[in-house]
Amino acid sequence: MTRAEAGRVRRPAALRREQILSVAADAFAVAGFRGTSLAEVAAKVGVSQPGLLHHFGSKEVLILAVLEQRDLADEEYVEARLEGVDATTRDWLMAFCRRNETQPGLVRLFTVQAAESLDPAHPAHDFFFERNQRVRNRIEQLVSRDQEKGIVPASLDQAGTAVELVALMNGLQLQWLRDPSVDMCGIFEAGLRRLEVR
Amino acid sequence: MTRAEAGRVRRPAALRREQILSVAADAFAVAGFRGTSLAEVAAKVGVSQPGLLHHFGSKEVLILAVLEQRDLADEEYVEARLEGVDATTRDWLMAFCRRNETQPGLVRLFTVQAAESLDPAHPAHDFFFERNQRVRNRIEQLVSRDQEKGIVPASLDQAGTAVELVALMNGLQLQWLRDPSVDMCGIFEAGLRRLEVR
DNA sequence: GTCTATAAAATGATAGAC
DNA sequence: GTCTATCATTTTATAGAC
Repeated sequence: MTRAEAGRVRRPAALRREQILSVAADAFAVAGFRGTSLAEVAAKVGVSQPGLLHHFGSKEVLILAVLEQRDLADEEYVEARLEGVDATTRDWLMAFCRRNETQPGLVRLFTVQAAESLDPAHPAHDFFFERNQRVRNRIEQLVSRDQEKGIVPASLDQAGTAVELVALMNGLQLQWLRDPSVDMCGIFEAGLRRLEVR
Repeated sequence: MTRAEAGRVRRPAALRREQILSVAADAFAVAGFRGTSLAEVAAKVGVSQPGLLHHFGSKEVLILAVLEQRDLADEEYVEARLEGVDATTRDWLMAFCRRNETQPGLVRLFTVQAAESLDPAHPAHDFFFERNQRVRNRIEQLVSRDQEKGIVPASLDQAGTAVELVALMNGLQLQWLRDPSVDMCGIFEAGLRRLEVR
């Protein structure tokens, strides 16, 4: 690095943090946690590597901040869109799917991190275990409510259905990321129809 | 490393290669390509790191050798088991699923590498793209043959079905690796039944 | 076939000035 | 809030002896 880059623009901490989270999310999505260096993220943000660590104390803190922030923002978006609309299981899941279709970067972040974090030594190992349970529970509740309404067969096993739907969605995301010609939402919707989840 | 480890046992190249492939497969399965160091693999094999590179010229060569060898061995196993048995789509897929249930290490290797290799810079990027197409084509053929036999609805879209089944399988593997209490084969079989793939 | 030695580069993190 | 300087490690790969 040359002298030319010294004395960079000073920004409010909150703004800088947002900026770092954004760049880091893209980097972790492409190269994973281990394949991403702090220096690379710092360079793209336009600060030095110690400058980055001033805002996030360590690489572990950074990845967790990225995942939690992105997860929260996304959930809020979908919940807001369906607020008041007594949404069915299908409404809720398809809203997520369509939203995902517009955000390959986000999908990639979670797909790559979900696999990488299978390692108990990965900083987000517990995060993904809990996240998976949370999502499954949410789907079980939705299915249960739809069964009470009589729009989904009472015979359907809630827990098994939740696992199956999450699996289908995750698997479709992986194939779609590898080959964008895959009709992620179309195939997911067909799967829902076959389950008679409407 | 101390002097005590010098002058290690000399082995036939073929044997040493097998040994390295085995240890490397486990390491890449746990920590991924980028999270695994050659030194770590070498140590577990019981050779020096340059000793390892004598057999596989680089880390890239090693990961590709691991994936190709494991993929081939597994496919051969299932094909051999179903040889002569005019196997249906269901037979073939369930044979793989049950086989996988006994080999979490292998499943993990491919699950982790499949995600990590989404990065075009990953050495196995093309490998996984082609592998996915190969698997999908194989399933399309099986479904097509079952449709001719009349045991699978002619209305079923072959390409879409292949994508859906691969997605379901991959997604179930991910959840099963994270939480072994997930009934991977049971849920997959239920999915097949709903597709009327028998 | 295996080793020691070493190069050459990259990485995460800390200390301290401004 | 940001930087320079620097440390301590780690990592892939090569050279050359046995």
